[in-house]
Amino acid sequence: MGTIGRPRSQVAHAAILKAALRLVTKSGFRAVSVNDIAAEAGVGKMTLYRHWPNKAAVVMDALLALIGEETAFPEAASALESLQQQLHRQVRFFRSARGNLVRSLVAEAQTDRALAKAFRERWLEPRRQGVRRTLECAIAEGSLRNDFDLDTAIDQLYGSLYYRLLLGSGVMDERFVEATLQQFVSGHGAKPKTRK
Amino acid sequence: MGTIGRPRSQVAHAAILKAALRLVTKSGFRAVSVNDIAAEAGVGKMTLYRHWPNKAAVVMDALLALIGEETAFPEAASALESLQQQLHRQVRFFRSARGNLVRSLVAEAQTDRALAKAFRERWLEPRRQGVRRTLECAIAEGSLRNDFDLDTAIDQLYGSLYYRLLLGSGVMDERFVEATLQQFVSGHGAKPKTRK
DNA sequence: GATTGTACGATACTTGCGGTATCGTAAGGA
DNA sequence: TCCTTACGATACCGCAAGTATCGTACAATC
Repeated sequence: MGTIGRPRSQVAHAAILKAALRLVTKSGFRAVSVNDIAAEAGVGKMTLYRHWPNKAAVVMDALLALIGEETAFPEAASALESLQQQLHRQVRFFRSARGNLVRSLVAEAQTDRALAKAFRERWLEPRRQGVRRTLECAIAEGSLRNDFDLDTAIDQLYGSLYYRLLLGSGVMDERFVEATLQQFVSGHGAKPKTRK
Repeated sequence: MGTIGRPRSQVAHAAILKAALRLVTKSGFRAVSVNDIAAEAGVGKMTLYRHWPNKAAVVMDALLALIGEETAFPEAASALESLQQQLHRQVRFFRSARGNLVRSLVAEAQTDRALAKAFRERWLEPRRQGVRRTLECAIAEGSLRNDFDLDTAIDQLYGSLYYRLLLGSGVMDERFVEATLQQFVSGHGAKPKTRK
């Protein structure tokens, strides 16, 4: 199974990802050319195209490979509190320069089916899994009802965040998160005092 | 006062809008070139650029000029029913080929500040006004509380729709509308039986 | 340690599109 | 009739995505 020929440079691979992340985060997807990324990485353009099929694929990988726990669910006293803290993290992430990355990829995905698929499967779905688990915990803890569709609920929770990211006038503050969460809980929360 | 020189051709203007709507609706924004639009309209490319600054502006105008009452609020017995019917209309509109138009413009707006402004002011805001009026009616009718922020509520209502339009696996059915509306009402609805 | 096969960086090239410039012609108000 | 501007057509420019090619640098195999 010994590989023949010169092996691919992991150094070049990593340098390209890092360069793409830096440039696109700073200037946006359209403003950065493939030449720019290759030059910033100190790499030939052909090396980039040997590792990825196109620019969007590079940026997608850069988002996934070099983003840490910015959108993870922290430990908390209750599932609802964990959800609350994650929502704040997500909003902070969107509001940061990294938000450009997500916006760029969503935009590009509108005309690139492969990218759209990758974005759903590799970015959205893992995060939705996290939300799903947390909601199930909240249900088990008795703080949410158990008669609603999880995926629809997730769309309602995060849809408004993405809406403001992509279309909003820019106001993605903590108050918005609290209002959204409160609205969510008042709709899906268990009502212990009410019978039937 | 009297215009001098040859007047602009309203025929060419309308033909360009119609061609842009047709082509972009069918094939998507990126797949259609300015040459395509001009050719389809039977017009020189320069005429197009004399009437609009760029491709995105043409498509934006096409969306506004040639779309009718597809997303209007119908008369109904109550404000909430009118809202419900409009949500169904909106979903049907998004699901139709016209959805491509909106998706294209949102995508383009991510890197075109002028278009983003135009999209917000000319497409989103008028529709939000309609929602706002309807929600105020519903409050006046006593079927919604009056202690919530209208704009946040609208984001929560329509955010999930745009989320599915832009990122969803395509499932934008009637059940989704009903679930979203129900969630909205359970959060913002007046609770006549409950005191304090 | 020579051979072999592939990746490497560099660079020239192709293609296609957005947008501009130019040209002779058409249209209408003055 | 004259004057000014828009018209359709077409050539052109600039730029970026993606391809092709070249001599070189590796590392496994012989």
